[in-house]
Amino acid sequence: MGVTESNDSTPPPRRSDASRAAILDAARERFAADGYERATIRAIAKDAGIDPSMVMRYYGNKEGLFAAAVTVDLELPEFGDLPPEEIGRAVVTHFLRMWEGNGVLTALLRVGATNEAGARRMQSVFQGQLLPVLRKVAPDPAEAPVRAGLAAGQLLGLALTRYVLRFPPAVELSREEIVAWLGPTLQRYLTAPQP
Amino acid sequence: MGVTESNDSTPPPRRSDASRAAILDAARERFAADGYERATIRAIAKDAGIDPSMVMRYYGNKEGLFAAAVTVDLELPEFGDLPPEEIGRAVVTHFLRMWEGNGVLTALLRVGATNEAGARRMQSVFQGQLLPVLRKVAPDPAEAPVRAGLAAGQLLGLALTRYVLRFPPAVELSREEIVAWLGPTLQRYLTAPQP
DNA sequence: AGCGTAAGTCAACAAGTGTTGGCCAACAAG
DNA sequence: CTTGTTGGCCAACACTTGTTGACTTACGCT
Repeated sequence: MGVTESNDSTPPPRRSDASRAAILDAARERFAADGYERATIRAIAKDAGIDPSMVMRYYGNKEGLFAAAVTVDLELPEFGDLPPEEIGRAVVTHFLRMWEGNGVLTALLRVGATNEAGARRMQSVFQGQLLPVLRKVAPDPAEAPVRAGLAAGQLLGLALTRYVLRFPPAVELSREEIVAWLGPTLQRYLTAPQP
Repeated sequence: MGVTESNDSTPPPRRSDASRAAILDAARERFAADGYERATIRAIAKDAGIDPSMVMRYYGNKEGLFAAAVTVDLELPEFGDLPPEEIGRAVVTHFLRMWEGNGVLTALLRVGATNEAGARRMQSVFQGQLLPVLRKVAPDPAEAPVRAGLAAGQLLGLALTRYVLRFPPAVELSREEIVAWLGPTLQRYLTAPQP
């Protein structure tokens, strides 16, 4: 065994990789624009220029497609490297860039609001990525969950009003203004003594 | 004309008012729990113990039902009556009580995240109720939209993490703790000088 | 009483959904 | 070339959705 292929970390390339990627791209867009229920497999397949049955074959069912298409990596750096008083602004800046990078986060937010599996996945991102990083900047690690929860609330609220609900004032703010307004808030949630 | 009924502000009572109210209650619950698409007319009618066709006759179509069921009144008081430095905490306290009063706000938030009409309705609540009240407490009325947008973002973010996504830290916070944490944030967004 | 209108029931339609299986062409390996 | 495997398309199934219309029952009036 192991004759035809060395055991790389990446799976062997398949002839259908292009189609698979096209499907995932289309799925991300549709989930971000329509949410889980209204993003139909037929529409996604049509966007990708591929038959709906292929989506089923590649990803099993709609939930499998969602799981494959919406994988989130917040790419959180180690905030411990920079001056403690700049953590708040750095977090906001990082999240803004992440959110505007592609539609994954908007898709996850839209789906999480109405779909149980989507909500669970948001929770796992929160617990698996945000919380561990913020644990290191919190004064007392025991308070980290509360602080991370407050930070997530503020950041998700901004994303909701700006990218999903599109409230005009939230849309029209520049990234710099957002950092200036939310930076101190995050700074306090993450580092200030409990009120 | 005007023989059988005096021209009160309330419409004449109908024999079907009980059924209509039961439908609206069931609709609110379903919209809050499932969002717009997954809240089916059949399920709502079943909850209300009424035939689905009656829902159509009373409210025209699903959008009409949603419009009739989800009417939001934030019941915002005049915050100008109290000491200026307590506005932040007062706003947070009021919103917490509103949100836990009934499921209307959760329904609106869930629907607004995936439904265009729902998002528009949230915007109209923002512009028609929140903004006018906050205009009076903002240092400069011209800044009111931005300040109200920031406040809405923080408040909706809390509601999202606490009532929709149910992040454990956000759920476990007591109302007093939330007021203590978010009060200063709202205070700053509403009254502090632009950063 | 009788009559008109409202309330309610039942069955069905048309459209759209996720999902499945059969069939054919293109490719890779022997 | 022959064979097995993969990628792809087509048609269909079983089900659910919003919505409609015909029919029956109950009520309020004169």
